[in-house]
Amino acid sequence: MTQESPFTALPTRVDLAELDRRIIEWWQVNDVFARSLARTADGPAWVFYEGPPTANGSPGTHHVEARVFKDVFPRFKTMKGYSVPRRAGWDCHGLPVELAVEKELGLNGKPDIEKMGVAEFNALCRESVLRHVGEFEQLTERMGYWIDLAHPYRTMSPEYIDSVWWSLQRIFADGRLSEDYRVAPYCTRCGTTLSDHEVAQGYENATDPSVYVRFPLLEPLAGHENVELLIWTTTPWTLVSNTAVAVHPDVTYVVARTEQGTFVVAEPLLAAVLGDKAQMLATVSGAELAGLHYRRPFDLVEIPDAHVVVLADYVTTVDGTGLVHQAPAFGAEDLVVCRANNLPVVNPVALNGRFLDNVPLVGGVFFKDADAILVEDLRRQGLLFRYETYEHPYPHCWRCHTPLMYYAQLSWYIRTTTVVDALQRENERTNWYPEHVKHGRYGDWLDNNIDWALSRTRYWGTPLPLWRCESSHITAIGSRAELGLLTGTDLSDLDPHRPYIDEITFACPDCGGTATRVPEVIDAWYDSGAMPFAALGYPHLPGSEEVFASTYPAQYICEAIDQTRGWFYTLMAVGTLVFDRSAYENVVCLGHIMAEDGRKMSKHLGNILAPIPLMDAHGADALRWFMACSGSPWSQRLVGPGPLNEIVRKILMTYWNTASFLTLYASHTQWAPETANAAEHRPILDRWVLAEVHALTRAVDEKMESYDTAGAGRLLADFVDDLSNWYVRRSRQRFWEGDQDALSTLYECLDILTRLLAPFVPFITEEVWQQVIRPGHSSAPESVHLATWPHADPGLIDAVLTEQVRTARALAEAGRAARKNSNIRIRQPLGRAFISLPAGTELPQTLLDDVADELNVKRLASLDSTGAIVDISVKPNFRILGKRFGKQTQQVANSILAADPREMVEQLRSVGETKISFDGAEIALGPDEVVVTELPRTGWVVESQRGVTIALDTEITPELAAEGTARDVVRVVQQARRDTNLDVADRIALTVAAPENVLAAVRAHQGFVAHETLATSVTLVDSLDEGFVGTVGEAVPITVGVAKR
RNA sequence: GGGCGUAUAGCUCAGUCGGUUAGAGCGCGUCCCUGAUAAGGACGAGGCCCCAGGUUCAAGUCCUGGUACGCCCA
Repeated sequence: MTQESPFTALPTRVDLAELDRRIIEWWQVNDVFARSLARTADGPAWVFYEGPPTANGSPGTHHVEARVFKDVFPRFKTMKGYSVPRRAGWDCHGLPVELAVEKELGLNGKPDIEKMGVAEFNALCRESVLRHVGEFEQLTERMGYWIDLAHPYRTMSPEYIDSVWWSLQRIFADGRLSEDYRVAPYCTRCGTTLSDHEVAQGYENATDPSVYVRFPLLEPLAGHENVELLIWTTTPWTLVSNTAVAVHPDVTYVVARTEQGTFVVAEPLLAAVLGDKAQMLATVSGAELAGLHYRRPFDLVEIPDAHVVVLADYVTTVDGTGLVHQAPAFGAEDLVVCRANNLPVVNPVALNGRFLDNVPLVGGVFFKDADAILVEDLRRQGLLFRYETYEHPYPHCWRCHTPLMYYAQLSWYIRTTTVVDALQRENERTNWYPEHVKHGRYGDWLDNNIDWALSRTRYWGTPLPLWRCESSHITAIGSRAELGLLTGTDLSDLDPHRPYIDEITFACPDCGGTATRVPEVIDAWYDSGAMPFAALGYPHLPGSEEVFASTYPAQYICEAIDQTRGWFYTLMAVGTLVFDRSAYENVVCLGHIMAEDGRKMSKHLGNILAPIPLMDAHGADALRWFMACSGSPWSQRLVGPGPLNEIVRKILMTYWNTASFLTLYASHTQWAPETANAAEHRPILDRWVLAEVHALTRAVDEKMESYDTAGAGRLLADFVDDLSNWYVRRSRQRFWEGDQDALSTLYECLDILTRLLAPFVPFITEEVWQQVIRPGHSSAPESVHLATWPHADPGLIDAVLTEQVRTARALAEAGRAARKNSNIRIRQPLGRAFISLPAGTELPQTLLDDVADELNVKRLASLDSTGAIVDISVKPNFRILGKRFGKQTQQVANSILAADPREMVEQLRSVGETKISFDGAEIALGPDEVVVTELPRTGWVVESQRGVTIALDTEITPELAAEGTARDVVRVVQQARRDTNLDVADRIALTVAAPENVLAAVRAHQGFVAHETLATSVTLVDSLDEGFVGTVGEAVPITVGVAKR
């Protein structure tokens, strides 16, 4: 045992964070990631796109989630032989970056930025992005996310911008990029529109008027004169620019008379608006109202060809009157409706939120302040039907708390509505995980697609590559080179950002007039949607066309659910607009990670979990396992130290200690994997665990191919438990004896298990690979991540054996329960036990021996052979009977319960079927159609579960008692050995001091005691001054001395 | 207001094709076992499988409607 072994015993304890750091360095030194890519470079391509994170702040624990999934599947596919290039990317542009810089500098909106200068501001934005990229890189490395960080794409690079321009030029050429009004929440003080995100954090309660206004019709309706439309609004100031009234085409409207007049309201709202006493004169559909003209309440601004009833599907009858006043400059839906009806967009409010000075009555008045003046005027005119106030949340500017105004400004749009059919077609051929997103959240979004408002009146973004001359000719530019041709200068060194790009002018190709760039930049989401080709500099950079052809579309992308309207959409939309094909085939859509208290992580709540400290506390593997395998990745999950500790203890440490166990014994014996018997000639337990590990391989592969990491994780965790707590535990003795088959079997299981676990937990598996697998096979790849994915050997999978061991373990479990009930400790041997198995099940003797050993029982025998009086019960097996008897199942079941069980069982056992009378006839039942249970009546300690029954004979003879005592003594000595920190192979001189009856028991089993404790001598004495104290039997104190030899 | 999702033990979650005694882990209590283990095992307490209808011989599971929570949108 002292000869050279290639194995060194692994420590049983391990500092996982320290292990992580060591492995990260080893990977770097040995260039393992690049070599893993090189290994499969010639394999079939499996393309993954990294969705670029916006580097506008420090990464949080939720960033780890998607990055785990972006790592696990590429690693899995790489092991399977696919070529999976992975390139990092950074989303550099956009409002979030600008806001972060504004905040750092204490700036307050656009005027401040203009004051400091766009050049300097954008330089700071660039600097901020690069700074935060560094933090993402640290996280990426720390968590073991393998992606090429050295050659990332950046959406702010000139080559990237060239590509984006090229694609926009194409979209423009297709007539799908044009300018139109857009209504957006706008802060009149800061002079800027706000993004949805900003609006969401700025809701404050406001008290607004709620007014019902009469709009007299200029023509009769359904034969009635002087009919008035009733509309409801909470923004009276928008009535100045009233352009139309919208009704729903399918809603029924009533013409009803009250003391106040004759009105039109939606039928469902009649009572709420006009009360119970209104007299119904007529009903008309919304469609019939269309085209009627009315007199508007304020004649303050010119609005030609308007003031007509139009149709709109968005009108509801939930509140108001079912007739909605339209002011297209101040409502997104109003704008859509009015444009569809070719109505003008008239805006009497200036950018500072005040009515234009030339407007009568409210000229120069702030829009909110105009409400009171206008309501008073309505009252004066007799048009105010009802006036109330109500409190509701209203969006305010998060910076300055000014109420926001929904406000129409000219904006550039991509006409995505013209390609909706193509988008839906592409969605149909996309595999979504989970599936419901496809026709749920995402499909719904496509069904309600609206044009993409592309432009932003901001600074730090890809400039919109459109130049407009004095005659309003638009020229779309596809690259800096092309721009250079028009200007006649070399622009290859131009930073294509504002403000430099704004200085470039050229002669309009149409008319020769001076063309200057439109001022806007584009939505940063377009940048990321252009990533599949822009990252390559396609089509400008040499070689980009070839690479693009082989990497488009991607097989796999993955982000969290919030990207349905973000990257998932922009990627598909840009791809479809430019190439008529979506950019991805399979998309995994993750739920959100929440703090342990179930709330969103936020600085405000103080429940932020920083990812790197979390990994330093539990190891990166634990966090990775949590993200990939805990709960359902599609639903939101709570992360915290609790679940991570559990993963470490139950999965990682159990796995680790199984590996440690192998090295412990492999290093103590002369063993090499090739010295074992072929698998089919090994003992049954070996064949069982090999069958399990190959079945596992097959099942895990299936789960992974369907993107089910949680399912794969459950299978892997179950196997880790089976391997450690059944195979190893039942095989201890053989390992101690250096059994070649046992060592080989465990080695083979660990080899496969390590490779199956590698994509999930790359650190600990690497360590096990280095310390356990490589020493056993000189030809093993240098890293587990250079190894191949295992494939299942169907010849080793054995469903019968799997079932037999399951039954044996059920017996052991029942036996332990019986032990517990009898209050007899397991160290106390018992003479015999009787068992009963489900019909048709037989166990090989070796498995029965295992059960006997596990339960410390001398002999197992069949329950039938006892001659004891056994109670037999027969129950219907509904699953089988239901299929056969359908509606009569219940009656057949009653007949079975009414029949004599003993007779049925005898028939089943002798002729394989039993007959019962049913409905006047006899029907035959097979063994699988009933469930038989037998229980001894008295005199035994019995336990019955999971279809098996075990009965213990609890008589303890003096011989059995002595043996039990001897085992207790062994137990005390083992504890003493451990307390003395003896090696498992150290020999000892043993001294035992105990009462005479205990000494007698030791004497009777001296060989056993010596063997078990590696004692080369055993001395029995009355008392001992120094030694380890323990108890045997019924709390009898003894003292033992162990001296190392 | 709309869309989507979720709802099972104190907590975190499984639950296959619908099958009649609904499981695991954690936590708590009492024990047991241990010559790898940060482990393992037994027992106990703890369940209106959110509610109401429906389909079915049979519903935690399928359908409809509601409630609560979450996300997205308005």
